[in-house]
Amino acid sequence: MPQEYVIFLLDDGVYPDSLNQNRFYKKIPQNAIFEQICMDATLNCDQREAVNTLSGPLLVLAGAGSGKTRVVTVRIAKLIDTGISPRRILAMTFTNKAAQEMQKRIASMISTHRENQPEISTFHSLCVRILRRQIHNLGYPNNFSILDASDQNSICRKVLREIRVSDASLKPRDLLYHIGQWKSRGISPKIATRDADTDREHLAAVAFRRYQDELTRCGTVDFDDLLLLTSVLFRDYPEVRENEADRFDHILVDEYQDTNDIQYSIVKSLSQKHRNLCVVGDDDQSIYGFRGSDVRHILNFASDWPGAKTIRLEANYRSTEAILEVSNRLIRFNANRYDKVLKAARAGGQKPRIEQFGDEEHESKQVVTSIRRDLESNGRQPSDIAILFRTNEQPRLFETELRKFDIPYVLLGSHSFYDRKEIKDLVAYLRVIHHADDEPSMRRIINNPPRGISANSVSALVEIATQRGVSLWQVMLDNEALQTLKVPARMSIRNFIETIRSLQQTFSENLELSTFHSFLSAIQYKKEVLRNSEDEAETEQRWASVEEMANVFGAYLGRKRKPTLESFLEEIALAESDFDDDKDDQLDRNAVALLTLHASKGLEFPVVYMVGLEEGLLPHGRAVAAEGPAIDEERRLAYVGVTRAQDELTLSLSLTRRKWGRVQEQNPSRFLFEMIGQADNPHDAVVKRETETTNH
DNA sequence: CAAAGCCGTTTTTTT
DNA sequence: AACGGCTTTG
Repeated sequence: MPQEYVIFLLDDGVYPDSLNQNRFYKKIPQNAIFEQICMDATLNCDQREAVNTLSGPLLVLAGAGSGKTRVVTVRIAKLIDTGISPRRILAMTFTNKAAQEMQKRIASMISTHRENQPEISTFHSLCVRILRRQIHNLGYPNNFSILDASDQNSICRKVLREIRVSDASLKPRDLLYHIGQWKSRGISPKIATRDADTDREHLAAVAFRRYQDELTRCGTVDFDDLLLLTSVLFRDYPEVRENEADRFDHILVDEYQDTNDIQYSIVKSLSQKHRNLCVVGDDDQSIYGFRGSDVRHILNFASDWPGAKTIRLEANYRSTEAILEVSNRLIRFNANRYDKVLKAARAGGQKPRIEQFGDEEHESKQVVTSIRRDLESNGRQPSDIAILFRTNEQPRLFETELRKFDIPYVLLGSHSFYDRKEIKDLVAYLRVIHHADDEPSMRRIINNPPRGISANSVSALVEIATQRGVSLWQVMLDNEALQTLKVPARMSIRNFIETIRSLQQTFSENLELSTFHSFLSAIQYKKEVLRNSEDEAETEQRWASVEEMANVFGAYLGRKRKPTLESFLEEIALAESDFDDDKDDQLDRNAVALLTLHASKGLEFPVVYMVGLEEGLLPHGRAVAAEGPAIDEERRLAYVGVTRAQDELTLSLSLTRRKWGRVQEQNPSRFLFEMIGQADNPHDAVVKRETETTNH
């Protein structure tokens, strides 16, 4: 067989020194060398086994910092090395970042023909691709648009208003949460209604039905639908399922502890035939329960897949022994888990510090002072340092403080770019241009900039639309329906329809950067920006967002061989394109990272500051109120945080904190006591009793 | 119909 | 403290 693939290693990892010295094994012909380099020299025996177990169901229980990413990528390389065609391999990740990272790493080990790459994608983008081809089976339009969080919220609000639910009994946010939970478990409105225990839940279930009808009416789907509809498609259309399943011989799921029921069923559908399913994850790092992830999937893997092999990676190459000791002690407080104890490959190390401050301002000042010390006298680079926090309100103070001393920083993970008003407006326009039935977007722009279509007129039309079960756009096109409005409003709507139509024309004719600019002038957006700004500085700032949007568009056009408005919007909705390129650049350009604990998963930093270790914040107040498993998840979150640190870890807390303008007393987090061994561990008690009895 | 001003709520985490 | 929705005013 001609060797199409070339393998070489440029991966930083835990190589023995001898290997590190000449680690640019460029384009070494494979086989023997591959064995030698990847198998013997650079992997420990557990890792080697995980890489070598190429067929059948396999569970890799990878502890924090155990070299999971390397195992995954080397395993894929190995599969290809044994002659499996790359395109027959599917690797699923949960974030786009992880997918890109994996792609990059594999590309650094193996060069394959660009038409013949392993498919590495998130669940969401995989499902979008399937749905674009197949969703007509379920009666949705193929050009469905994807709802973002704020659209979801406004639909929830509308639905609740319609069924006259007062805000006090069920808030849009709560409804959204319920819907998310239901959808991630594949529960339909009907079943939700039937199984509702409380009045509140019943109400939510009724609203759920309406919400879903509303989506169908607008020809849109939400994030959860992408997965849910795919699983429905697989269930009801076996030929579709087989078609998709037949595309792959090997499936790999990263971060398996984060799968929800739907993702689980999709994975199962795709791999039940060949059973070559490798899942990798760490039950101790399951932190997405709030969006339906269920640790039980990883805990039950062995019984789900008879004959499955389990491999534990318990050596930790990331953190020092001192840090790991604290981490291990903390996570042992959780009950339902695989009992694994990470062993430090790096002995000794500095003990984690705990620092307590009077208020959150002092906390931020001191942390930044300490960061300055790291930079000035301890020889650290800004990019060596991370500040981790629980909620997104926390970083503000740290930002101001860092800015004060001109320390470069990046605030990671917040989608702030797409939260800006200008961006939202422009995206809404583009969505309407692409798919005028997209009602949430339509409502956003219909009178923005003001063009004489009042809110009253809009709601009158929406009412008709709801009654008829068609979209707002359909009603706007209906002359008869327009008769209910006053003449000026009618005229304005006709003008607006013309504007949209001509824009649709413009965008369908040619898609280039200039299209975007003529679009901006067509809607006179500059004027709108001016109108909304108090002063020149604000205008400038707002217009900068608009220009950035143009850049994103331009970058997209440059990247795609066959650009379409549809795929551009899709990238935005799934945040697929790394619009954070800028941020990554900054990260490369050496900046302190500020990120939530959730966003920190999978990353590592030599120096970590974990801040706000207080009851009510970590564990979060809601979790404290809910008790039980919710607290366990918070503990895992804390565990994820401490295991990010390679060399130095500082845990800090503030004894008071301002919330909604009021100063509140705070207590140190229970996790702190657990970490330093000043809390009783029920699980230790069990172990102790057992040893006592055996002794007697 | 648009702008200004008042009121009440809000924040857990994300694809 | 800050933002969004609603009401009043121009």
